[in-house]
Amino acid sequence: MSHTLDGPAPGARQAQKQRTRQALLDAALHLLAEQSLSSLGLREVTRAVGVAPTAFYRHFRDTADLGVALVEEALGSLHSTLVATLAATGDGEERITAAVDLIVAYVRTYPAHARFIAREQHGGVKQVREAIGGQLTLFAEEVAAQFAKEPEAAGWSAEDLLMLARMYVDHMVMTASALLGTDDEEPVADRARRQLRLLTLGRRHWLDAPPEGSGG
Amino acid sequence: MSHTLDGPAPGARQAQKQRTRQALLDAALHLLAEQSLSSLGLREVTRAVGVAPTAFYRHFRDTADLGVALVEEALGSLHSTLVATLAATGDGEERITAAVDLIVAYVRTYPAHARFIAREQHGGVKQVREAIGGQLTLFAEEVAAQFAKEPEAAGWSAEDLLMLARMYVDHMVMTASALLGTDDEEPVADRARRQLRLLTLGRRHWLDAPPEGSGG
DNA sequence: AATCTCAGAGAACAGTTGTTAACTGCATGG
DNA sequence: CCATGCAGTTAACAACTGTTCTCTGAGATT
Repeated sequence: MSHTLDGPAPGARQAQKQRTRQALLDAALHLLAEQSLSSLGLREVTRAVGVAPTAFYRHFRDTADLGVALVEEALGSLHSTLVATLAATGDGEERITAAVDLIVAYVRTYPAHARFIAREQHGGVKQVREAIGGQLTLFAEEVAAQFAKEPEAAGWSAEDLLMLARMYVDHMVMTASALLGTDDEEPVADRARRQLRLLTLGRRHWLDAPPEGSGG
Repeated sequence: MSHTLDGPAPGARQAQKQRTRQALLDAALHLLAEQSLSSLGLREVTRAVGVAPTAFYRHFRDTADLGVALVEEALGSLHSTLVATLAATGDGEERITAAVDLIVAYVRTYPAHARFIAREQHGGVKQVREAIGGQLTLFAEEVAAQFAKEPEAAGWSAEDLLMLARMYVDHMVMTASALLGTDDEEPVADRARRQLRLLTLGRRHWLDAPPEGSGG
């Protein structure tokens, strides 16, 4: 039987197919610099690659399907990097620096991917919105799991930890978007660090007061 | 001379023109529930209104121009409401409740406007992105100006106040977007309040430590 | 060596798009 | 009361869209 489903012989023809597929993804990403996915046309993409319009169907059902693939390409490999960065730092200034540096490096290396995520996070294509939402929720859960291991998390409820993690993740996306909108990235990075310091301060004093009205 | 430029006689025909213009805006907003502005067609809008395609040009240069008008419609009247809400509350739990209630009410009353702003904030049409960015920056400046009047702002630099204000404004947009993505709004509102509490805590302890490395 | 598979090409389709031009008719200002 | 302005109409245009069907030719399989 075909156990060829997850690891087929990397035949010389499968390779060419994936090269075309990648070319379609690259071209789409490039075209999405100046429009939204919901206005990206299939012919537009194939024209940019130099293949026939019908070739598109060999790889994607429609442009929404291509968009979902782009989400995976943009965020898939980021999980391990982010978790590793958090694990290597404590809850302090070094973590703030490392986190901002991570975003700056990502935006510099993959600006088109970053723009795509920021744009389509609330974009007009439901499938893609949900794919990005799912990935960001996953990020938040991973960050929360890392936080839970740290001494500062003592006394925190799982719900509050997840809320905190979501704020960090959302802040990363917003910082990425802000970086894309400027050519002088230092002020943006600086502001992002100050905002993270504020979040850190909030985290440290979260348990100072009782969570609900206890008559004070 | 024509001093008719800012306040013409509200002729019975000017009224009809603005009715058509408003119908175009309404139809566009409705169509934008399931797509982005960059894919919104001029004919699509006029068809929904029941008017000839060419009538569009009597009101807007193109759909991007219409988008800019939508930004004004969505956010223009919100400035006074927001400032009033902040001015009527101190830096405490009541302000948090009032702010979240304000967003919830806005999203419930004008869901299409809220969706439009969240979607096009990072969308594919530069003119509209910049219009929204300008409005949000204005919001942040107004919030910062209100903060500056309060005793808790003593010792804060103008830059830090603006950074704090931006976090509040960005948080409002994100909360609005989260509310739109769910039909059970109470958990979202609750999370938003907890996040605001965290920001408030961060604000209160901002001056506890020196702003830059002083050896410690 | 003969066969099969399948990525991509080609042509054609019905429908859509933005934009121009010339028009109609009504509310308005002199 | 007549002439003008102008919101909206009608018709036509070249260009573009997604999708279907048919075909080709080179890798893979036997």
